[in-house]
Amino acid sequence: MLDPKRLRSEPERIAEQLRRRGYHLDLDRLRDLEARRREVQVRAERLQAERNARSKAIGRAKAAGEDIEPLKAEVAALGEALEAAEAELAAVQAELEALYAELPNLLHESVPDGEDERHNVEIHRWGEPRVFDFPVRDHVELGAALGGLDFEAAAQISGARFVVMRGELARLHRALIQFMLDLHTAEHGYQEVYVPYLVNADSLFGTGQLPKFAEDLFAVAGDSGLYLIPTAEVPVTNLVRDRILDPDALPLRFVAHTPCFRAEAGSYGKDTRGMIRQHQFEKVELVQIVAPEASWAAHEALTRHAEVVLERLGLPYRRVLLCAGDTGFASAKTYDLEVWLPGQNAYREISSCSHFTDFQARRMRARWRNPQSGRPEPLHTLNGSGLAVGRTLVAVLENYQRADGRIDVPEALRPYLGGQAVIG
RNA sequence: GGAGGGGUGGUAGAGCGGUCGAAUACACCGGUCUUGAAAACCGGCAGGGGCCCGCGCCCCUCGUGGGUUCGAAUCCCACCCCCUCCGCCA
Repeated sequence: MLDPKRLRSEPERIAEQLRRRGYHLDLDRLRDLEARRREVQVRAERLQAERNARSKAIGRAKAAGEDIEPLKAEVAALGEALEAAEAELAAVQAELEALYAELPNLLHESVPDGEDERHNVEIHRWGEPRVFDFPVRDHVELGAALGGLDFEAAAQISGARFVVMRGELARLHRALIQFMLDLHTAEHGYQEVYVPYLVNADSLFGTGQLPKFAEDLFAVAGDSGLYLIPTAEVPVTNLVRDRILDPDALPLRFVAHTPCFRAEAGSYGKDTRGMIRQHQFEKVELVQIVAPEASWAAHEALTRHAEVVLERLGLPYRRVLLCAGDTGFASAKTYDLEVWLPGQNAYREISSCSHFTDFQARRMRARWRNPQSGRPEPLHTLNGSGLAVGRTLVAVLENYQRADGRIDVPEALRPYLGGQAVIG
């Protein structure tokens, strides 16, 4: 949610900034709604004030023992006009709120122009893609040969875009999770949290998935009103919904491992092979809740925290700054980390680290008491994958494969596999 | 699932048809005192919104939504959530 006051005071500037993302803000409609809102609100509030004043007068008259019947008749006459004005106000406000709810966040000035991923800007690379002296296999072949990745079994149980993992690969997958959680809690100052995987619509509105992106979500059958989480961002960030935090409670740094569920509507035919794009996958998520003045530094720090995972695992990657058109709805600025996948001969996204400024905080009413002003003001929220576990497994398999089809275990993971150095 | 109790400001907790947006305490902010701090004392202090250049005025909010009433934190109905006990259960 953008600041409604700014939307009112400088709509042209905001429209211009939204245009960078290819979003067209209908200024005429906004101005028209705003004008109506103002007129109706002033009228409704005047009638309410009138009603309140007269009701109080009745109270006084009654206490003084006067006849209150004529006064009552007067107020009754107000009733109809008041009711109509209130209904009109509610309608205009609902329309305005619906408009506001669909506006994406403003982009940070450092975000480059551009329509789509072709215009993203590489910031830096780490590591050298390995040169193989044997034919490289992708994770699907490697997994099949090892007997650890079974897409057919998953299809029978559930359908496309699921996987069954077995034996050493299932264990490797779990080891990755443990490794990431330990790293972020022990070295990066995050508190581990365990959160619900089913959330209500208010939470999804708070982080920006609803109302606009309902088709990406799995809703639970029945009348619970619950949805499967598409990312831990939703339950974890909503920990501060409707709260006013003390400055000395900040920053909050949370790390959570959860499964993520995505309908992947609109991605038909994309990444259909292997476990790059699944309906269900595991992710270790980093979330920070910070004071606004600390937030840009926090974004850089959080992105580093995710990069460290790749570096400890010895996986070559690059950091990419998303351009205007590729930056997500709620984000002001996003870095993607792309890991090198020999099986695809390409860098593929494995982490997305976003700064939401006050956009989510406004939707969630997540505030802190700013000691400067003494008033509650919106916080800043950030998050990033640290990392997507399924894709990390893919990266380990493909980057550490041997000519015999077995997999070397990265040094950092060995303690989590009882010292084992090779899989297969 | 059954029975009972309860949801009020940053927190705890009074209020149970009109001058209550709300006692009191704690927390917090400012001041006095002090070399400084603590203590003590004095004062301030809910959130959201609107109008106005401003002083300021007004509206809404006591879990949510309806209803009764001239008037609702207070009465009625529904729903949600929390607690206690019983049953069932990983």
